[in-house]
Amino acid sequence: MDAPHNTNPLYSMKKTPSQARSRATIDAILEAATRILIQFGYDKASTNKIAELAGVGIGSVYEYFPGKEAIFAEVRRREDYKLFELIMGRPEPETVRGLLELHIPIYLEFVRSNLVLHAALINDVPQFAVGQRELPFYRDYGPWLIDFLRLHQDELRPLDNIPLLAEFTNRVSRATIDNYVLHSPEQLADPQIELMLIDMLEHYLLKPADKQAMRD
Amino acid sequence: MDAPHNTNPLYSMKKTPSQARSRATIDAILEAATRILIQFGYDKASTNKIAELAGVGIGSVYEYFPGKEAIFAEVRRREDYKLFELIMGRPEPETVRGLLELHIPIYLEFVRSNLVLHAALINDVPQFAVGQRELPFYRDYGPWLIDFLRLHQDELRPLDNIPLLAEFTNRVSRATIDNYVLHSPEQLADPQIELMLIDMLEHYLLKPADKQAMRD
DNA sequence: GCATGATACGAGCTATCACTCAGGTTTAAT
DNA sequence: ATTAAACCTGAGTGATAGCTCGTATCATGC
Repeated sequence: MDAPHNTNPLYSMKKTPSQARSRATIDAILEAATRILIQFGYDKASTNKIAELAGVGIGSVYEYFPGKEAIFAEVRRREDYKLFELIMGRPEPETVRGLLELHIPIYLEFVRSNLVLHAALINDVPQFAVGQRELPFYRDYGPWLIDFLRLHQDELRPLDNIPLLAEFTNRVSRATIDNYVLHSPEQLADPQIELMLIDMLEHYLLKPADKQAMRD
Repeated sequence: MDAPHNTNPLYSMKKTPSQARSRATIDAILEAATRILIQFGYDKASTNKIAELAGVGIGSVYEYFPGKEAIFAEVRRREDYKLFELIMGRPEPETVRGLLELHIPIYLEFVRSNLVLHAALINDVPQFAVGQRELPFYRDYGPWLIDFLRLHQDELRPLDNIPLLAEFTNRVSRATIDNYVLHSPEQLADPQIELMLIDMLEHYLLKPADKQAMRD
């Protein structure tokens, strides 16, 4: 359940709690923060309001988080970790095409399942010093994808620099979907989007022969 | 020079100035706002600081802009209009491949030319009620692209729904580049990125035959 | 049972900031 | 020269919000 913690003291939690009581307090704070983020957005999510909804004193908030930003950094980290577990909880695909057809729908479903929250996390909540790359998904999925593509290199068009390619395709998927979340959330319901995205990456990555073979 | 104005009274300018003096005031405000946005970010860009750097009274700011958000909405609008003019100032490409090879580098160069400003506009500055779609680039380039693709339909793979396709490719380009701006600006210098993006869209859009024909 | 650290509390401090307003100055038309 | 409208000013206001700190309660080891 626990996502790995960040090391930057400004954006990570202050103490690691030892009693169950305080763990409940922390969870209440994070849940309240999430609810308020969804309902009011980051700017209007004051620490006092969070404490009130969580049913804890404002002092308790600052007992565990060095500041407002750290609260939302933790919300983001836990959300990111959920995605990581969703992806890694599935059996490893047997082909590159299988990879695209599995992981892209998972991420789409993930953002669709709580559109407002993810829109806020993408756009409202500052990224602080800790970038996307330090989060579990980016940190661990990246290397995993490189290995996967190397292993299935025979399916790919002749493309050198697999690491760069892995990062690029990962980024294109994520950036495109995030862009829909922010600017055209209504279109996310359209299954065409999913198809086009998968289709595009497939045409780019795979050998024409493989594309043919997989068609039926 | 003038970008078309938004109609929402909350995010558009209050008065249209009639004297040259006031036009200079407005420009000074917008330039100061831009400089402060670059140096301090949106949150720390207070209206008082903007007025001070612009060398005008804070009252003058509210003479022309209904609020802080409207100032930055105008900054964004003018920036967006610059991109629109960059794209439309070029001769119309003769092929789809020519389109990709022209417009993607233009947008890349555009964001590279002032990375911090564009990162702030993408991420810091709220999008308000007025979405990306009301800005000149999205509003006018979208339809233009649809017409262009229709005109060059013989170069494309058999793909129905050209409007959706136009919007999709446009979005993929923009989203991917914006993602690099925000999360890996250092990689924007790498010419590989440009190549991969063009190559990917080309493989997706064009007939294999055309791809072959264009190779040498 | 006692002591010590962990946990919880919340009134209030400090600082910031978007914005108003009442009055001054400049411009341009008559 | 007169006047009305356009333009400009900046001290002050009201509201908000992040955070501190002195105090109180609870849990646990001995």
